[in-house]
Amino acid sequence: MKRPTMKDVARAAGVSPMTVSRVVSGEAGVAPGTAARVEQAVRRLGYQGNDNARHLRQKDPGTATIGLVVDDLANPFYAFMARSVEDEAHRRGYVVLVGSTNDEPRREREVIAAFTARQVDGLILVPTVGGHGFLRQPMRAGTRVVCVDRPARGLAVDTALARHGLRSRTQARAALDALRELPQPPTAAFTSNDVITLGVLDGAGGPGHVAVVGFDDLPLGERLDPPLTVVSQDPVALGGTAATLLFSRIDGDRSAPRSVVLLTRFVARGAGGAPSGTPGPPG
Amino acid sequence: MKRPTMKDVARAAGVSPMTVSRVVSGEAGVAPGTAARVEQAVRRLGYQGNDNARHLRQKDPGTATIGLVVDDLANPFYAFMARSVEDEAHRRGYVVLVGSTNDEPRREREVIAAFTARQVDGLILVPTVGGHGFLRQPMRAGTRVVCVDRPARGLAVDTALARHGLRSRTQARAALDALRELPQPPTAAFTSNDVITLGVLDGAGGPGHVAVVGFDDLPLGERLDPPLTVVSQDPVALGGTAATLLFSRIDGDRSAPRSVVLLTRFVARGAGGAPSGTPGPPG
DNA sequence: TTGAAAGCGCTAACAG
DNA sequence: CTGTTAGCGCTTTCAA
Repeated sequence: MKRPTMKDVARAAGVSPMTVSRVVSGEAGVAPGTAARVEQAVRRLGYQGNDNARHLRQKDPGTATIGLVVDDLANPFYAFMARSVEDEAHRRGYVVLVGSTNDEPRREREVIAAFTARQVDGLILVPTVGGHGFLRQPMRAGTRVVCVDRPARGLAVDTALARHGLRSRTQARAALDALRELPQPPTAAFTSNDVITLGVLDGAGGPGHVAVVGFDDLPLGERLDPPLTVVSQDPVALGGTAATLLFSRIDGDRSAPRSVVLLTRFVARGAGGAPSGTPGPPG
Repeated sequence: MKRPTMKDVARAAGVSPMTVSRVVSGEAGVAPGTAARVEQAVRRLGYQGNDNARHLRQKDPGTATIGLVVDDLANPFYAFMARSVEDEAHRRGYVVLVGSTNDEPRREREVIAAFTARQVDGLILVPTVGGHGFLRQPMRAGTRVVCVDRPARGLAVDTALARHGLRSRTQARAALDALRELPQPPTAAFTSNDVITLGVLDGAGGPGHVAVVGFDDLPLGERLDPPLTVVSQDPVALGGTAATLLFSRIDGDRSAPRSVVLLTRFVARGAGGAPSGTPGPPG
């Protein structure tokens, strides 16, 4: 049983495909009687239009599809961001393709290539560490792109104590354990996302207790014992802002590239922190 | 600057579009010299094929796109599930459209309609409470569907104390507060997902302390004070299983509808619970 | 080894 | 008001 096409509906209603097209796209200028017959045939056959074919032909460009490419969809930070992007997209009648890069430039390229091959109108991208020259071509061809800076950017004051590229709670704990073996072990840890924070919390206790400051905002942060001090980002605002920027581009905004900085809150919950709710620039 | 098409590449390489098609799809039987000229033109113009057009014509059916429809992408449970589905899809060269229903039948229908209009090959769906007759047509037309039961299903032994349809932490807390005003207030609460668990935890303390058992598995559950007893589902296994089932259908499996039940773990962390790690059927 | 013709499902542009 | 023709970007089929 194949999907019925416009031609099938046309035959069933005794009209031309063009008339069916007019009826299903709600164009004026079809005789009420004809329209009724078409609509009945549509219902009887369960016809649904093929948007891919439609967008292929339609002069008005665009596929009403955007792509969202993040490090890891399972990370609550990006999950909230994704939900926020999706809400804005849904409001405008767009659908969202999602992909995780795992912070691997190769997977990032694969995902983006698959998206642009499907003619997405725009891309919201949390870039990996790799280069992004491959974006130039789709952008020249009309794909709008909004990059979302990683939570940790602007922040890095590299020292011998910094560790990057940890991918899991287990790895984070191992890294902390190693740091604590050093002759001058750290007395505090600053972590840049929730997953890493969890791993560090696992290993922070015991003799020579390590204080922890996290960067995202664990929904449970306040319930931890002791409470966790965090620099809080708002993924919902981030996603909403990115989507709004992207859609303004898709809608025709051709102004110069813009850089938008969202404020961050320092939420001191443990001892010795700054007053709660102090706003400040990220980093 | 428009997206270059096969015709543009053909002109640039001095061949017919058909030859370009053969080269880019890696068909044998093109003279090495010709292929080289085509490949150079492809690079020079930054040509990338249009998968929508390709899938429209190609005899081999399918768009290598699946849809994932959940209650709320921001819910960690579904976020993990989504990541798991996406991983399996990526492994097979598929991309994933995502949508949240908010448990609203109307939004569910809109999202699914948008997905099927784009000719998704399959759908993984966490159904809302509404009816699903509208699925019959796309299914007859070849769209494969895998439904994932809501975490709470099979469970409901409705009593005057049960509350359903809570959408947020705040609502959950309000509901608990109201329950505690009853002449016979509950002494324990069972919650069906992490967001609701949080809200209930907010209001569980104070005089007449309410014990809490959650259904999902908060990543931080073990660090709470006191530790939270949970019935733990594994969203990664759930997503992986759903994806595997879906792809077996897409790959041609036409056996009778199947129902797969995943085991659940009861993780007793507070006082008075069962031993940790006891396996049992969900519900 | 290459190309021409036809057509996927749909709509723009023009008839009538 | 309705239909015809052409063609979006691509691939199938067949011929050269």
